[in-house]
Amino acid sequence: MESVKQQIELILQKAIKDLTGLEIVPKLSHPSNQRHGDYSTNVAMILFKDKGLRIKDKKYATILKLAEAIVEKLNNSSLIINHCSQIEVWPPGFINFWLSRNYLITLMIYIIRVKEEYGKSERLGNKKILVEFAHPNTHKEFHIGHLRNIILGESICRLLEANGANVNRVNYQGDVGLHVAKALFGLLRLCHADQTQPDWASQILKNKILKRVQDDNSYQKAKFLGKAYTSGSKSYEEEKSAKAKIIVLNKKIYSKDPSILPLWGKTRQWSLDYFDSIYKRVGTQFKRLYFESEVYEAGKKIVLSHVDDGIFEKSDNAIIFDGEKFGLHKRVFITKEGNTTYEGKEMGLGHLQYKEFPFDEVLHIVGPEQAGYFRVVFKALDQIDAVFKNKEKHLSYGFVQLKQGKMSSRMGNVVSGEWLLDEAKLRIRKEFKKMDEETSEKVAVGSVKYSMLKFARESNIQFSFEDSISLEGNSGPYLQYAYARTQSVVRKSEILNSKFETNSNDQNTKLKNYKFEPEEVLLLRSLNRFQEVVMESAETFAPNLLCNYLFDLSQKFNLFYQKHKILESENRELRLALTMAVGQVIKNGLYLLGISASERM
RNA sequence: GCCCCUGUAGCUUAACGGAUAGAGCAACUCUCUUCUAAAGAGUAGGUUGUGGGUUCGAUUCCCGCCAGGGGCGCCA
Repeated sequence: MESVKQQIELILQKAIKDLTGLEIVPKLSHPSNQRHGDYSTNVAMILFKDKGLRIKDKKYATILKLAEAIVEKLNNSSLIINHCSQIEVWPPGFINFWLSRNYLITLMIYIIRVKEEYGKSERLGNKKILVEFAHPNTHKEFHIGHLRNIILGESICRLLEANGANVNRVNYQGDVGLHVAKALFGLLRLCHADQTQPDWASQILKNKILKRVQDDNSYQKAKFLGKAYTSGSKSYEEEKSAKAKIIVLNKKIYSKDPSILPLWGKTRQWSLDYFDSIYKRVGTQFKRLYFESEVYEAGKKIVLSHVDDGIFEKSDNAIIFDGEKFGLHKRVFITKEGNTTYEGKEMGLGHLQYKEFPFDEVLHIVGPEQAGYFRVVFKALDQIDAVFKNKEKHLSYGFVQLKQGKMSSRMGNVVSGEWLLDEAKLRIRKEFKKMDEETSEKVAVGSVKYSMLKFARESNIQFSFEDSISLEGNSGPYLQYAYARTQSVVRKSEILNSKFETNSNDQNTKLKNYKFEPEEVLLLRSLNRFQEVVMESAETFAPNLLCNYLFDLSQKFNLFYQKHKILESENRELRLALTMAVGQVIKNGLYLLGISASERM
């Protein structure tokens, strides 16, 4: 179903052309106040000002006169007559449209019939989009910043899919580099191993502390690694000799030195197993896990092969890309130690990704601190191969900041993602003792997800458990609860044997003759907006718009529910149908946020 | 020093250049014999950091200033 908004826009465009001979693409928007109708356009004011109509044509002496002339033209269209019950002109020159009851009821029945299809469109025309997100580094903690990333990434993927894109989810993880060297060095300290022994790494593997961790669950293993990383980082910063040793260790990791390969492999796997359990818990599945360890050699080769043609250059024994030629800045791609940096690795990654998933676009969902880095890296990729031009995109999102102090895994004060999910669940179980295990997990994950998605993507989240993970008001559980209410009504109606049949003509004619309550009309009008919100959220990668919409819809439903009886009412058919349609839209919307809706709570 | 981002009610925040700046927490009043009160109704709370400019119209765009955050060659 094409949205009624687009249809009206087209007719409006044609009407304006007929009337004035001017080509303009008019846009309808939703008035913030319901009083001004379902759609509104400022096109008359734009025509008047930008196109200089007042000078050209004296017929339209004022904006209002022009707007009235446009409305008169619109009233010749049968689509307008069928879909709109009223069009008004409002100072200083808005044209406001009201959708007709007939259209709204038809839409409601359509929603009930097509179920999870409502909201989907083909507007992205099977565009191949690679979405790269999550990127936790092995040997480090999976903190709430990663959690925001993965929650955001998953929702964006679902929104793009709902708009017809062909999406592949991938994850790129740092399993080599200085942070790994720091973690392994920290491990050495935590296990009190003797670093003077050439085979210290294999000694650690037999160490009893490590053996004990080996028997722990994956969360405990990950926590242990996190502790090692923090310890190693401190040594790196505070002890000169430790720093030198870590640098040597790093070089050994890059050269796949057999003396540390087994330890590296084992601890790396600990991290990956742990990450896997989180992906499962939040409902994300990656098509492909990329690792820095598999791209750094290719990256190095690519960089070196483009020194002669001048794309990269030698400087102070390192290989750099001179972004200053493009108004950017210089960056090191290969260090003087011969290690491939993050930048250099990306050259290998880009080519590998394009080979495996020939994409129209790749979205890197990464924090804002890397904006400058990505600009340089993308420019370098462009220079090497024009195929990357305008396809690589950095989708930035804000930090998750602790109210008191900064979160840093280097300093060891991080809130882990797992802890947050568990804590949310604990509180839910405490408050709602009768709730079963499965539902409380859904509600916990939903509350955490919603709390991260309701903010604008780019804004930082000031995190504190009390404020952030709310279970009431504008929260995940509020939406889930509204959905559970709709389903409760539907269940009761089945017991009373008063099912709503979408193909019953009697019923449908009856619906159109009802006298509507204001709360019912507001709900009907709101249902229409869903398809547009899904489009807009995908277009601007902004799940928060969908959150706002769903919260608003749920509020309207709760008000309706409070004020009116559904099943014991003369308007039972309408109200039941409305309840079903609202439930369906909330469910579809929650799915796009990555939140599952429970039938009961 | 240069570059980028942010500043809205006590707190957390929303608002394609639109109409009376909209919510949620927290505070204070009310509403369960009812299809789930995890809800609903109401009261109070704002010079949208600040000073200019563009516009019929600015939280939104432009410039200055103030405050906070991030980045700027061997980390990722």
